[in-house]
This record gives sequence, C-alpha cells and structure tokens, in this order.
Amino acid sequence: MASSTIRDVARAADVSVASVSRVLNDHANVHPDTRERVRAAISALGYVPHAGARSLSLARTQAIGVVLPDLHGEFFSEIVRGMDRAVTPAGYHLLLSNMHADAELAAQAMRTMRGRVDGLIVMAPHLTADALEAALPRGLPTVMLNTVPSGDRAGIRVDNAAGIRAAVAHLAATGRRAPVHIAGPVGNVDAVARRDAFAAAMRDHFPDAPVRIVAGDFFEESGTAAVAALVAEGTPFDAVVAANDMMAFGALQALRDAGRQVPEQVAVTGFDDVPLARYLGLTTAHVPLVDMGSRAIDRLLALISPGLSSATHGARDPDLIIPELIVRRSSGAPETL
Amino acid sequence: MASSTIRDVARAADVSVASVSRVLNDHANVHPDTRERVRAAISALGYVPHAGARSLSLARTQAIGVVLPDLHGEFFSEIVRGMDRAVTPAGYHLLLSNMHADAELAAQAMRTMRGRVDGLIVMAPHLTADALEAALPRGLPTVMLNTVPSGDRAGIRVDNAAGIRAAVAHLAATGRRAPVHIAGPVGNVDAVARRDAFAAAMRDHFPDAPVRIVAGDFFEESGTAAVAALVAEGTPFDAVVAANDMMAFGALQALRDAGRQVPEQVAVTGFDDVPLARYLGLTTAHVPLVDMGSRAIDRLLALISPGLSSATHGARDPDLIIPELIVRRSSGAPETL
DNA sequence: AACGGCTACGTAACCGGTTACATGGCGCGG
DNA sequence: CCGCGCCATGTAACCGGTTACGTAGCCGTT
Repeated sequence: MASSTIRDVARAADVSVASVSRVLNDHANVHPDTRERVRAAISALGYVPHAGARSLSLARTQAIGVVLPDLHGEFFSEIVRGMDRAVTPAGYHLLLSNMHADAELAAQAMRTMRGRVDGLIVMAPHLTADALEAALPRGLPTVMLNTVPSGDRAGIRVDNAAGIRAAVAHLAATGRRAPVHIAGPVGNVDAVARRDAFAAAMRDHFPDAPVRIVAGDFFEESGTAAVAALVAEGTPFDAVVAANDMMAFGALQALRDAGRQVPEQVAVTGFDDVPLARYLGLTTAHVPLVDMGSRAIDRLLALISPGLSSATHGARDPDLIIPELIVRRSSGAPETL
Repeated sequence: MASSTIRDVARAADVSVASVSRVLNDHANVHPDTRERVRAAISALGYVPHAGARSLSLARTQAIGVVLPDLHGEFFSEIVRGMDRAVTPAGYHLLLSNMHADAELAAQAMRTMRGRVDGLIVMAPHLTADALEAALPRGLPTVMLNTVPSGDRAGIRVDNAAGIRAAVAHLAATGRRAPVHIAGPVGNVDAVARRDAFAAAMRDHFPDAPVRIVAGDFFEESGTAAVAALVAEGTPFDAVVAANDMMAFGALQALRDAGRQVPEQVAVTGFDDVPLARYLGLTTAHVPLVDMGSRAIDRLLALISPGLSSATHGARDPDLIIPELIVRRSSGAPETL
C-alpha cells in the first residue's frame, strides 16, 4: 500500500539508487541492460517518483505561487486561466493562495510559499508598498500584478488613467453632460487611480460640471446601491462611469429598476471587459485579462531561468497595459452582439 | 541573499536546530529565555521555514491537487472557487493542473502530483474508469468529481438524468411540441448521461415526436452552429434543450440571428446555471457549482484525516447532487431579474 | 607488461526540516 | 548525601530523492 521509494526499486532491480535515478532522468552512461532491468522494476512496483523529495534536492519545485485577494467573479478567474495557459507548457504548476485583506495574514500567505514554489505572482492592489516589501520572502522571484510598484520588482500594470480618460472622452463626444463615477474600494491602487483619473478627465472635458463620485467596493451590489442612492437623492446625471464592470452591471440593474432608459437617458461604462460585458452590451475599457495572466507568468519564468528568455515581447513597455475602450449598447452603440 | 536555514538560526541563537524547530512549532519544554533568543535570531535573519523540507519530513504537504480538463468558462472557475473557499480555512493550498484530453498525458498529470499533495480531486468526465484507475497514483486519497465511479473511490456526481427530465417535463407542461437536444462531446460521461436522459424523457413526454439530437462540444460556438444547422435544414422545432449553459447561449445567439423569437417561437434550456445564466434569463438545471467544489474538498479532507470528520452532511446521499430547474425568460417565464 | 582513459556503476553526502533518544543539571524526598 | 525524576537541550537519523566522487573492469597503446 505505502508507495515504494527509489530504494525499493534499486533493490528490486539489484542496482544502486544512483542508477535508478539516472534511468529516471534519462542520463547517459547507463548500460541498456541495466536500464531495462530498472524499467521493469519500476513498472512492477508501480513506482512513481516523489516530487517533493526531488524538489528538495534540486531546489526547484516546478511550481508557481499565485497570491490574490479573492477569487470572486470573472476578473480573477480569467487571469488565472491565462496563467494556467502559460504555465502548463513550461512544465510548471500553479499553487493558489488567496489572501485576506489583513496585511499580517497576507504576509503569512506569502511566507508559507517559501520552499513550495520557484516564484511568486502577487496581486495585492490593496496593500501598500511597505507592507508588501515586508511580507515578500527574500530571494524568491516575484512579479506583481496590478500592485503598487515596489522597489525594482517586476510588475505588470494596467494604465488605469488611460482607460478612464477614454471613457470620459467618449461620453463627452457623444453629448453627455453630467457623468458620475462609482469608485472602487478605498485603499485599492487601481480604484484610487481610476477615481483620480475621473476627476482629472472631468476637469478636461466638463470644466463646468461638478465632479460627482460615489463610493463602491467593486462588487455588483455596491453599483446597484450607488445608483439607487443617486436616484433617490434626485441628483441629476446622464452617465455612469463605474470603476469596474461588476459595479456597472449593478448600475444597469438599478437603472432598470428606476425606469431609466439605457442608453437613451443614461449611458453606462465599466472597466475590465470581463466576458459578461460582451453579453450585456456594456461599454468598457478592455483589459486583456487572460493575456495579462500569461504575460505575468512569462515574465516570471524569464526571471527564474534567465538563460532561455523566449524573445522579449515586441512592445516598448510590455509591462504597462493600455486598455482600449470597447463601445457597446450601454453607451449608445447600435445593437451589436 | 540566499535565504537562511534552520541551522543558520540555530547558530545565531547559539542553540541546536532541535530547539529552533521546537520554537517554530510551539512545542512545550522550551525555556522562555531560549525561546526569546530564537525568536530574535529568526527575525534578525528574516528566516522563513522551507515548506518543502517540512513536507518531506512530515509526509504532509498541506496541499490538495486539482486535476481538471480545462479552465474555460465559468463552470470550472466556479467550482475552483468553491474548493478554495473550503481549503483555505483548513490551512491547505490548491495545486492546479489541467490535463489534456489524451489519457496518457492525463496519467502523467496525475502522477506528477505524488509527493506534492496530500490528496487529489479529479474531474475527468472524458476518461473511462479503466484509464483512470491506471492513472491514479496508489495510496493517494482521491475524490472524483463528475467522473465515472471507479472502484470504491469517493466521488461527487450530479444527477444528470434528473436535470434533463425536469427540463423536458417543463417544456411539455408549457405546451411545447418538438424539442431538440444539443449534446455534449462524445465520450464525456455527463454528456452521455444527459443525451440518454433526453431520449428517455422524450419517450415519456412526447411519445409521438421524433427524438432529434444534434452534436455539440459544450462550447458556445457549437451551440450556435447546431441551431444554425437546424434552421438551415428547415427542421421543425420549438424548444432547444442544450446539454450545458454555454451551448444554450450559443443557441440563443443563433436564434436571434435567425430571427426566431425566444421564448415565443422557441424555448431554450441549459444545464449548470453558471452565473451568466441569470443575467441572460436562461432557464436551466441549477447545479450548485461553488458548493460542489467545497463539498469535494470537505470529503477529501475527511479522507485525509479520518479522525476529525466535521459532522457528516445531513443528507442521505450527500454525494449525488440533484439539480433543480430554474425557470427564466428563455422558456417563457415573465420578465425577471 | 605497464599505463592511460573510458564506461558503468556504487557510496555517501546533501537538500532543510522533524523528532526519538540521549544527556546533563537541577530540585527534592528519604 | 544519594538517587530519582524532570526539565531543557543537543545529537543524529530520517524523509526520498540527486549527484560528486571514487573505483573496478576493460580496451588499446607503446
């Protein structure tokens, strides 16, 4: 029952463990007869090498740790899918760990990765640079995703400002007069960048309009609540710029409940372009989520084994992703999909 | 740079590695002064224990392997989310591995898990029982998800027949006359069960109608193609029973393109109830995906440490999940959502 | 015949933890 | 004052692999 070890195989094949190891790893200098005997013993015993032990002696685990704040919604699952896509052909595995908001627990999560993985992808938009730097285990190659740039660590980021600017410019160009912003959680880098970009874009495109920003938390319900509150207060607005798609969906829901026509009376835009956005006809700043995931892995793998860097990505700064605005029904595009 | 080991800490604190280990694991019988010295040395060196080495000597990795065929779509991501939910509080991690269709590669994937994880969750609806049994490493606790029951292994399954029966009965009850089925990939257990259940349900509810089944592969495009083909051939039908939600979405798309009204002219039902289904108003057999994921983990954890089984689930056969039909717009429910 | 070099293989150290067992020092009862 | 037991701690084996290094045997040269 207890699975057999390399020594069992060695005994069965009447050779030393070294020879078994050589056969397993296709090393040269093994006599064909010996190789055959070892192979036979392996399949007779049903031997499967113990990856953990191998990792320890090679100091390579063939695994990549992924630390992220949540697995909710398509946003994260798309990114993880992208990572998986890139990691499998390279012979690596993904070790998932989702961390809680608390900085101490986050540090905990990152530390338990040491000795388990060869590198780390960290998505921690809610941590400060200091907290992060304190939490990261030393000597572990790390790539940050949508996280405050910290020291000289590699990171892949989305140009939040560009996405919001494009949305606001589009609203101005299509004749809207009073956009409001539903912001993401306080303390989240992306949320903050988007909020600031909204304020700046308002000054550029709507210098005379008040800058209205209402709080949200990136979840659908907060979008619904935000719009419901605006409606209840009687605040005038004819466009909603949500800081992410999920809140935009919530906003659409609330607008429907309030009997406001989209896009005739109110335009809605999101951010991320999760798959659902296409189905629901949401205008949004497209972020190549799957691609971001695989790109992060490629970057990390290059860090891990510097030699075989597979032809640097063409672009000038491949680490800054510029979202592209996809115009759909929710902001007035003719029926598509 | 190179991170320090327990021996470095021992040297710095002027104690033996045993004492350091005792401090790390909160063992009794360590003098408070010693404990303090060790703690100081640990933080001075920034020492983080090497989980791999620990695993090897304890023969416990605190990780669960998840082997699945694909990460595409919400189906899998919801399940994985459920797993993560259950695994984190137990102090375990998830090691993802998605396997390719080929049985040999699948076996490979499962084998490389040995020594990396304490248990395995296998979702392999496309493998035969034999192939599976041959591939599974011996002595590794395993729970199968939507997979042919093999030997006495634990497994969690969906009652495919019940879901399809409910859908067909609903269509009959609401006056449809000629349903067609879009089947899933050949060789997939769930797909086969659903197809057979459709044929059986047709005999029960529509004894005079022909049983029309068209091929699909669980992806959206195949649903679109299937309906497009039916329309092109002029085959009469007033209901589409898709073997999963994604194909149902594709069918909706194709129906819209063909100018057929849903649900007036054609009703559509899916299977799974992925989150998207609610947004698009799809009638579907609800499968508690997140719950299935966590339940699989609970089951596995109980297998791993038999002692502390956390109160068996109330139900009589908690391992067979009965889907419940959720009726929405696509089959004639009044406007919801 | 002596020697060098090559091939095939075994021995044992090592990766970084855990822990059974041994040990030394101390307090305490008799 | 002796001996017992307990507490705190150290030594070294072990988990299951990999591999540097050593060696035996064989061949070909000179």
